Amino acid sequence: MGKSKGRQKIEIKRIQNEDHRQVTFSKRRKGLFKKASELCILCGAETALIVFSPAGKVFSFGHPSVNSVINRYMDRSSVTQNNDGAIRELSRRLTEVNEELEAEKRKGLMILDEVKKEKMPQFWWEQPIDKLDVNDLKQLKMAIEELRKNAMKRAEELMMMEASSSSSFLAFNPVPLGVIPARQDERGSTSIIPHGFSLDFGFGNI
Amino acid sequence: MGKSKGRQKIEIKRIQNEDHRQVTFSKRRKGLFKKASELCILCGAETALIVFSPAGKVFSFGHPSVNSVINRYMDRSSVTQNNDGAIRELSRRLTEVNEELEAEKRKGLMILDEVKKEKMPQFWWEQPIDKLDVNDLKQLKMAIEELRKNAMKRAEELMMMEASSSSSFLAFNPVPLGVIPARQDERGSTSIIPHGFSLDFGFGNI
DNA sequence: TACTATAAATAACA
DNA sequence: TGTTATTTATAGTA
Repeated sequence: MGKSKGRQKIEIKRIQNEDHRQVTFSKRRKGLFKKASELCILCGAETALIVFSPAGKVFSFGHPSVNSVINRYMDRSSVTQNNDGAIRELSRRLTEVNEELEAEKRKGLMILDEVKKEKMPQFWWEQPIDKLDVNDLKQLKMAIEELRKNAMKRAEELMMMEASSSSSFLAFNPVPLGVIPARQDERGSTSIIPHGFSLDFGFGNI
Repeated sequence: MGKSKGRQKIEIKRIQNEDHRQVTFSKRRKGLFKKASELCILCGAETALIVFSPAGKVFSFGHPSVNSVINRYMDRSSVTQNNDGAIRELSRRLTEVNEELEAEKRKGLMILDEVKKEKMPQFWWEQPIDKLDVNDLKQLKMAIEELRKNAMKRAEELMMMEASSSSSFLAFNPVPLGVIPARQDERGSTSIIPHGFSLDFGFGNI
């Protein structure tokens, strides 16, 4: 039987060899926990010892318990009692707040739809006029002037599309939806809509 | 000089003599912390060690820190460990969820404001017309016809108010905002607005 | 793992 | 506290 060199002095630095390190960890961990335990028994100390191995495994020792020592260590913590009632209360409130949160999230998602669908009619111009005052009517007047220009412009765009695209939806009908033959324009139209069509908005000629 | 008996084997049980116990505590505590430290350096372990002396003095060691190791320990054990950890975890989550809830509420309010402000310009008729198609334009035509009637009606209401109320805002000015003298109506107005005023919307006479 | 030779820790004492 | 005689822990090896 070969002789052991026995225990040798080692430098306290990280052990590079992984197997060696793992073995040393096991041995020393065992000794550490034993000494922690002995200190508690011999001297009546309260001790908590938590060790994570390099591999992530956890080992712990506590007297009287790991948690009681930790709580005592963080002694300004208000939650030092082992109180089942407190746990129940916290759980209840957590459930409540969670439900509230879910409701709030749903509400948030629905706000957009609500505002769109409930507050906005199908078309934006379908709005009540009852609430307008004289100021509003004045602005409405100017707005409708602008509106007429824009509608004209838009109609021209649509006509241009019809004129340039054979696959346009307008190509199937020379008098499509909403477009009716222009009346005789007394003042001379500035429209560039081709084919002699124009939009009649019922406010006189354009 | 008298001879020491040297180290003697001792039984692991509470040391009764108080001085003796105090000395042993100091010596063993020092050894324990040294070994804990060495374990960390040699093997890369993460360790937390907390010791309360019988007198209530606290000593602690942690690598990388006491708190980091405790947190790591709590996170993995909060579900299965006893009350203290559970309470701590529940409190933490309750705080989290509460913060999330507050954020969600704020977000909901912001969405509401945004939608209101973005969807509703100062006046509802100030809307883009670019997105309209031929169908929309047809409906817009009809809507504007309706609009004209309503605007007329509204204007008449306002005129009636002026005629019957001396405290009306219109009473201070015979040609108030937005109300301008009617042009000569070639076709004969159907308006019942008194005083010969009418609203001119720029679409020919009404 | 188990075994030793040896380093480290420490009980008793000063 | 410091010293010393021992016990205990453990590094290296099988």
